[in-house]
Amino acid sequence: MKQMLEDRRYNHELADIFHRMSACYKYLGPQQRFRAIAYETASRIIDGLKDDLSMYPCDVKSLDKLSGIGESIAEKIVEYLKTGKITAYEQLKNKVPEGLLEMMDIAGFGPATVKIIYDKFGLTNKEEVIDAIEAGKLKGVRGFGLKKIENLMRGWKLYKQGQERMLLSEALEVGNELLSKIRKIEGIDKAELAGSLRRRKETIGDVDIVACAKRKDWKKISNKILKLTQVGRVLASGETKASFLLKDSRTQVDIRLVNEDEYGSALMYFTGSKEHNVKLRTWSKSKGWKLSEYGVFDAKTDKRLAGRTEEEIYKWFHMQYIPPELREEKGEIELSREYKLPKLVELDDIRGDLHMHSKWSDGAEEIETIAQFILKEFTRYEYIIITDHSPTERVAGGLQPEDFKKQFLEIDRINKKLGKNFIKKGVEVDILLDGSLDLNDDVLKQFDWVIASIHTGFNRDNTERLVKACQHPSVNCIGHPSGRLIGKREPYSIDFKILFKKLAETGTAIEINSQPDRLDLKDDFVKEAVEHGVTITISTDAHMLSQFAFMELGVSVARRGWCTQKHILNTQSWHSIETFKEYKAGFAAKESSTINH
DNA sequence: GCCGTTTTCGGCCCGACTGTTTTCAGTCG
Repeated sequence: MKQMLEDRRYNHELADIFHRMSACYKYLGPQQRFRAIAYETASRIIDGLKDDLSMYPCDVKSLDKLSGIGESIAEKIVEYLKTGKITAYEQLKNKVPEGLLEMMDIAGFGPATVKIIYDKFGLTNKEEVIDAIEAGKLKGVRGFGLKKIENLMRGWKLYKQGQERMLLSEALEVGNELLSKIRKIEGIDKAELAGSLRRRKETIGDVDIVACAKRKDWKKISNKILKLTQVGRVLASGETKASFLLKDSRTQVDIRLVNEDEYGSALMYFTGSKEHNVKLRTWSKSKGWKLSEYGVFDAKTDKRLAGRTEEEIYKWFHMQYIPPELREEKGEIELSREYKLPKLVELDDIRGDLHMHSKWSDGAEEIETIAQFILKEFTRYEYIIITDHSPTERVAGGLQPEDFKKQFLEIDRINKKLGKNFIKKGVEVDILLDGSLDLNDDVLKQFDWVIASIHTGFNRDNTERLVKACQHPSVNCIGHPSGRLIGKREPYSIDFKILFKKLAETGTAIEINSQPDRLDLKDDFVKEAVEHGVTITISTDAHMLSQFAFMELGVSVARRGWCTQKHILNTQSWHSIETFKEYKAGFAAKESSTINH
């Protein structure tokens, strides 16, 4: 296993090197730009690779088969796997000011700008560059007017403040509030969130909105938007496009006004992803069409063919509608041409929540309050499972076995009052450092649902711990599997391939935890898990009533992970969940009889 | 450097906005 973990690093290292090589070529000028794009593509492909590169046959011919990787880059991969370096990269570094390359990640600093700065002043790191700009040394240099310099400093300031992105939940809140105000402006026919927000990425850089109105009203509407209370500094405002920063944050908002017959193409363009757009445009060009934010046109005659709605455009292309969550250039375009895209799970498919905490441990509410709230607000739910913490979680008020007994009586009492077996008895049990659980089997057997989670030992490889938990006969699900907190704590190391195999084999489910800073399991791994035949649950891990609404976020992750309704356990009836549990029980019995022989 | 129902050369998505320009290059998404 150690060997595998070391090998896994190669993908990241190589993706990083190719990214840097791309930056070098960008710097070397426009005549190298296609080479730069090729390296950037290779970097992205390798980063998104499901398997370790070391698991591919280590020869040029096999690697060349990967789309986006040709003979030349394949040779470099082989060289790296064999020698640990790439000669071409070592040589390339000598031709560029290596310390300045990452400046191209700062808004306003493109390759041309960086090159002029280096050629004129010979500075070698970004701090020197900023000092020079602040000292006014760039004044009078051709191409560097007052505004350009101001723009560069603004980019630097944003860069320094941290490139951290907003959580999806925060962006949704900000975006929806703005959207509802924009929709109310006179003359706006319709408006929609676009960009990574519409694709429901786990973190969001800026908020994009596309709005539809008659051209004659654009000026008036644009002015009204820029006067909304949320608007801070205006960054750009042209005829069709406005960008501004929100007053109370660093959030940038881009708004695009379009005509009715362009609405679909504009929404499509603004939703992205960039890679998806490029692929779609390239393909449509090969068919003799031109796709832009204004619509689909005949390449020769410029005749408008489609654009009013996204559906109309896909129909024109003879493609299945691609939900925004799938538009990441991960094979969705090819499948859509064959009408083979999965029908993604929806929020309305969810029939229950399998992970939540009550006042008995670290939740805020009594069980009865929770049940009444859910029955009123989530009328589709047929069951909820109270899963308070086990003894080890002292800070979180973990319960002792005798406490659970009392809790069972309380749940029985409320169910009786409700007249149905709505509340199920569960637990979020701790996986200890050695992979054992902190409640014994006799206790665990009594629960309707057992989630096993890791709450300690984040700085080690936790594959074995999780595998051991899967093998436990009472464990039904692994909770927040990677332990990450977005922007705060890195996920601990897990060999997901091993884990997924074990989950599928033992009939153990894996959770998509919907807490905004967890969203754990993450989208790419969800897709991989499903491909391994692993059953997925989507749960809120709610600690207070307002958090039950997080289910929407978890469903987004599942959609980005290509999940259909049938992949998600809690879109099923409780009876089906019982059946799922029986498989595990059967597996466990078989295992133990094998051992006894 | 990659790719191919325009397949081994000659393309490579497309358009808006900005700034500093007299016609366009750079940057962005």
